[in-house]
Amino acid sequence: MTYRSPRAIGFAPPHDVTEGMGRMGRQSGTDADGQRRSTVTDVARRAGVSTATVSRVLNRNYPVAAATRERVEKAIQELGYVVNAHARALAGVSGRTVGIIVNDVVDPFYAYIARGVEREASRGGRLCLVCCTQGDPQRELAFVELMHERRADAVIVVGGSVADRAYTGELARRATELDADGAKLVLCGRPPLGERVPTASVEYDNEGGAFALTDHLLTQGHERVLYLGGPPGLSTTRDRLAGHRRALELRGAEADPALEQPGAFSRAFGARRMAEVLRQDIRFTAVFAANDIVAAGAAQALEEAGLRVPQDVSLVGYDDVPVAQEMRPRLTTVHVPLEEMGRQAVRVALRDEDEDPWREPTTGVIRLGTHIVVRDSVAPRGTHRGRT
Amino acid sequence: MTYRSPRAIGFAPPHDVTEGMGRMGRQSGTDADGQRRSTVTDVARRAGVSTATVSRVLNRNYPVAAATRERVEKAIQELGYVVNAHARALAGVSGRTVGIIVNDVVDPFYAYIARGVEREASRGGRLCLVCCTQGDPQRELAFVELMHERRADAVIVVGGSVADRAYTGELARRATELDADGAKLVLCGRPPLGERVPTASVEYDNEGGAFALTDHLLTQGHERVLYLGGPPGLSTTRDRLAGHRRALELRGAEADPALEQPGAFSRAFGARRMAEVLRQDIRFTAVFAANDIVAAGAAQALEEAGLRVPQDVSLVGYDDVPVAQEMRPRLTTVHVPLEEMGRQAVRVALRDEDEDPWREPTTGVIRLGTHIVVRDSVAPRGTHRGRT
DNA sequence: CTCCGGACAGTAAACGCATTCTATGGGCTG
DNA sequence: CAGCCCATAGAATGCGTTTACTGTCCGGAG
Repeated sequence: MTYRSPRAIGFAPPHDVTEGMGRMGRQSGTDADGQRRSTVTDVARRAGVSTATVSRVLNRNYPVAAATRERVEKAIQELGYVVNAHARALAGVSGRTVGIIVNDVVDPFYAYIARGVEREASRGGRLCLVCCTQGDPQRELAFVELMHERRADAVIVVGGSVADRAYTGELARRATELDADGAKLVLCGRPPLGERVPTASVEYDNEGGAFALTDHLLTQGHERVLYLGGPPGLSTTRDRLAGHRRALELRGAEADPALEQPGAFSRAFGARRMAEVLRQDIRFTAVFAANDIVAAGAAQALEEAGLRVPQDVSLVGYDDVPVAQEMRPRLTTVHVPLEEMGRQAVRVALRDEDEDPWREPTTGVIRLGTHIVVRDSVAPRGTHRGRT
Repeated sequence: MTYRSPRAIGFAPPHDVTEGMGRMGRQSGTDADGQRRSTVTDVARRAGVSTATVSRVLNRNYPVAAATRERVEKAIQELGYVVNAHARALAGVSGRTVGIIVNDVVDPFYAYIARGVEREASRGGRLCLVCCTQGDPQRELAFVELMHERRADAVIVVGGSVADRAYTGELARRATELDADGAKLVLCGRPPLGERVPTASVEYDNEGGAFALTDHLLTQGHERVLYLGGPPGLSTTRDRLAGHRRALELRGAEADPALEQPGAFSRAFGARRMAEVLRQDIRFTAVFAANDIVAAGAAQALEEAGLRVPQDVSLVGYDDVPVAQEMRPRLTTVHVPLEEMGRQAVRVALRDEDEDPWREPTTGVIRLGTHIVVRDSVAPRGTHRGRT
């Protein structure tokens, strides 16, 4: 038999469903009123063994005679004993927790990453702390701190960040403190904090994807493409916009400032701003939405304005979340391996402690590939009448 | 000055961003190599006070002279000290954690509820443990246990459940054990576990909503309505189907077994089964999708079959997640206050311990209202040609 | 001038579990 | 049959905080 094996979650040998033996038999402590939560000591007393032995049957990390084990397990059942993870953590065992901080769990971009994190975490027998910043960097900082207090094995911050000096410094400080405690701050889909700051990170190529997309549009004959959405100042927006511009420049297309309309990552923004732009005197034959959600909003506004996609206007998005496949026409976009990013984030953070402790401590940087996926929302320029 | 005030998360007085004072000065322990994580004792030593005093400035729950406080805070800064939540919890302070268990964070039904839970939790200064069962009751049970081990203040299980006897008993057992430890199991959108089992719960009216929806369809002249989707055996499916049948019966419409096509809650199922049904010889003039996601799938299949909604076939969904408003035509559905359910779930579980401890221990049951929201996906029977 | 109470600060005992040593049999080897 | 080693079980110690209890110092009332 092998000991010391932190198992994945689920399918634990199910407890005997000894139906309604409803908590009668309290006989542990010396307290007079209702039953107190029982401890290892109580279990030990009831089984007639020492606390050490109880601990050992609990953790299966040391041989215990079958007969003894059974007595202990019986006592555990009867007492309804549940180990105290805090005490266990305090005694030196990992808390088996990873934290993830996102803008909003409802947004599919974050939801898929969160799913990846959660799956990989529970595969390693860990639980997952999830927090939502609602876009507020102060909350993000506060959450990182709180997760550090709970001694999370890793804290994963997800999505683009603002380039504020004070904020960045503060986050770097926390990264360093986490590192000093053997934990890791993982940057998931956001730029590094600087050479000296000990972090791990999982990246994907925003600039490159955007370049490919705009290049695709250009190749189809579109010269004036409207860039729509994305919070200005956010690294994600900056990078995608950079790729877009580079493609434009490379093909010698003019860069009209009126064609850049950043704002937000929401469907509502996409619809509203698209409608506004349509009312103005801005010429374009294609729309590059900062992400698929914005694209969905734009598509709606386009449709309501009587414009057909792709016959009248071509449209592309970014991220390849489900809505991209569900739209009609199906959206051409850049596929980002969201769930895989989540998985890798916990892997890169944990591989030091789960594997041989001998290996060099890793400051991992994982870079995941993206690729453009061509669907039905782009048509060659020649076939449509363009937009005034 | 008031002491003892657990504050909401965010906007804590920002630490001085004393930029690059990068962890030089290690002088705490006696260990030779790199700095060790510092403890209250280290801080106390450095500030020249006792650990009790440090604890008091940390928790602001006892008067400390201003000068002393400053020295301590300085020491904390310099050491990069971060309190250990495990030790704190062990010493008797609440772990300030709530757990939520869902099928899948990506599904908007769960995502919105999770968002509500997270928001309400962090409003109370708590962090949120999130787990995904992927539909497996065994994993759910395992997660409840794990959260209990971590001494979560509340464990919220979300969504319909199967009526398996062993599973139910096991869950009841855990609910009882949680209760004995002063925590609460919260049933969110699922039927109670029985009179004797100490749980809190947040419900909404599946049966009633479904009744209203089918009644609406019937009123519009539809007599043969296809019920599509929802895992058979799941309480949610059972209840919605029950409401549907009751309306049918009340209006004297015939209940054709062929018109009931349960299966899953996914878009893919909706599309596939809809397409299959269209190929068969089943007459119907309206479709009642078990939820909005299934409705979206069905809409797609309908469109691909050349059938228009609502001219040829009427369609309704359930839950009122965003896709319902985004579909064209906009989907008539039942609005369920998902996010509010999440908020209420943590409230009902926590109101005992956050408010006056005098009040009667509550076994709360909260019932939230739902209402049908009529949009554009249903038309009176007369206007369309029906379906063979 | 003495005594008392208030404002602070320190001491030490939990909190519940893991783990390191140490002790005790019993089976085996030689 | 003596001496050993292995399999097990117990005793004791430490993990980092909080929190009763105890002081101690000081100013003002009597």
